[in-house]
Amino acid sequence: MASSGSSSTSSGVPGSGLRFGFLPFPSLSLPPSDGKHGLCSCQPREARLPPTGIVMEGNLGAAPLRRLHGHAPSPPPDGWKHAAVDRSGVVVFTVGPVATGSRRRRLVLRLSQKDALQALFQQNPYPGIATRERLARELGIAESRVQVWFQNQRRRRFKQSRSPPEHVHQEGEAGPTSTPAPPSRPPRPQSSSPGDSAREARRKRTVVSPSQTSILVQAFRRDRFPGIAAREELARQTGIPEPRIQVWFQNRRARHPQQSPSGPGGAAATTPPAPEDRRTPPAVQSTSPPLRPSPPQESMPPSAAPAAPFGAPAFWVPGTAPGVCVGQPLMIFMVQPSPGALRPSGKPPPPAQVAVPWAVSSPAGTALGQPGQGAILPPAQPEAHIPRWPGSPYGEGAAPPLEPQPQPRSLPSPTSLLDELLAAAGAPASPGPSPGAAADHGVDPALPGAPSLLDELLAAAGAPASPGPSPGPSAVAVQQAALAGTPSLLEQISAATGIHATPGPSLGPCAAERAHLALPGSPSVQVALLAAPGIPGSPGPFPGSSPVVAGAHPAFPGSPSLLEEILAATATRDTPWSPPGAPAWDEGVEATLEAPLSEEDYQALLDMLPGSPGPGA
DNA sequence: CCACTAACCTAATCACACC
DNA sequence: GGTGTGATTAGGTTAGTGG
Repeated sequence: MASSGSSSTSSGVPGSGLRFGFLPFPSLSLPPSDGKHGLCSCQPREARLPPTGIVMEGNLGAAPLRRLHGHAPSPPPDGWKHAAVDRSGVVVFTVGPVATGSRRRRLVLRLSQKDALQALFQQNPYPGIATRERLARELGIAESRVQVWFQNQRRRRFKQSRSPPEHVHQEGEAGPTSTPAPPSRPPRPQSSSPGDSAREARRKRTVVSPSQTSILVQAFRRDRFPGIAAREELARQTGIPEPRIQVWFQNRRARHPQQSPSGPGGAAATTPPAPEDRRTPPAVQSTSPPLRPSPPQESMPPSAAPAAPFGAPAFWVPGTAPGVCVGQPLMIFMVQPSPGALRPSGKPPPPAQVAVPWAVSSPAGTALGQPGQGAILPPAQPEAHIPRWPGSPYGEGAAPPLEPQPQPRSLPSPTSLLDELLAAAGAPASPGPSPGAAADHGVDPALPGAPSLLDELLAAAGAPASPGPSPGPSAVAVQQAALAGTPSLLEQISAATGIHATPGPSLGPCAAERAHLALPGSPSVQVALLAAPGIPGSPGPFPGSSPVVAGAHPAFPGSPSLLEEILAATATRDTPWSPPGAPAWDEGVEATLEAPLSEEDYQALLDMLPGSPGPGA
């Protein structure tokens, strides 16, 4: 394992620094040029790759995505996932750093956040959903980020301490328990021994309705490796939190191996994609894991989908030279697709739904309408994207969830820790359980009464942990104070930074930060942010659900609580929240869509491609 | 340039929902 | 009980940040 990736190259073409030996696009930062689309026939760097065209894809309202269209010799690993693949093997690559639509924006954890995470990690490297949720709220980050952090952390820790990977199975106890030293690999929590209640609960199983599944399946056919933007869009459409969407795709990929060989030769699609074919012998992919699934060659689903309801895969408008394509929520401008090659036979090119994709009815087509069923949160807007959907009830244009996520059952009490404290203090529960927040991560109910985390940490720190559900004086004091009207974290920040803080009960520190500090020029987004959460009329879509904002859950006005406690207990204290200048979410918030590629830009692009002959055309 | 680490992925497996 | 599928984990890799 330690093998540094180099050799394996798993991804791609060995030797070449490129993934797939494809275009190494450094980081295109083409100045957005307006309006005109230039024709272009982008010549893939590798000769073997047939020329295709360039595609620009943007996530409405979010950071623009630049992608390149081309035939992929093999599926790009990771980041370079393709999107919008059509049967002819055309693949869309992400280009450019900035807007890679593929990956979620990298979150930069603050010291205080890291400290808190570390502290908890010391106590329990395998926190359950409840703990993660709480920590996420306290830290103002999405639960999914907390989960990822723990995954990475475990790896780093265990790896460095190098305990024989073997003992996968532990010893007992859940955990945290005895774990004397962080280093040695703690028992893996897996098997739940009935007895030990220790095992913290998993996230509640997300129930995906048929209609939601349908949407996901279609998306899967188009792209097995959706980037963050696409996932967000799907989240919006389905009402399922983005992190769940991601997991869904992972599971789907694992269980529905790509069956068609990657041969770009469109015809190659020998194996029927059997859309729902139950399990296909993964004949292919053997050892090299990195070699991902072959390029989605999805041939039209045999039976399946009647002309994709909302948007076809990678379509290009045939007749038109500079075809403009509209992809689902993502808009895709395809500039001059290479004719011959493309065009799946069978699939009627989507009627030129052209241009202004964002102006087009959302994919879900018409799924508009019902704004929020209060219960669900429209999924997520991770880190920075806040796409606008015209006409959407959510601020600007968030497309309403196609269907309410069934998860309601899991969110009776959105506020774990807070409720806990309130209960202890005899106070009524938190005010506005914002619809979103908790839901996002399927917060689970299971924790209403869990004193665990706090006590755990306090105990570990030698603090007088409270015996029962009622927090001990020390801890509680702070908590209660906060609840009683002590300046919330948000307020503290506000005071410290001089930045106006929205008093609303719903905005957590993050949200506030984001809304006030990180949104320079996008009023619409700002509005959305501010309006969504606590505002009555607002369906309150994304806030909670948003990974990013998730933590800032409304229900948590921003009390210093957990974080404070953790830090205090661990003596690692640090400034709670960073100053205005460093919002972690700023950037992507740009709510504008990048303009299509102009000829100049195209030229520039080509020039940047080593080996590129230039705009042949 | 390089180390660190967040984000992603696969494969395996656990565990819940549903028949 | 069997099946389907969501959730989690270990481990590998990529790529953004910051020194």
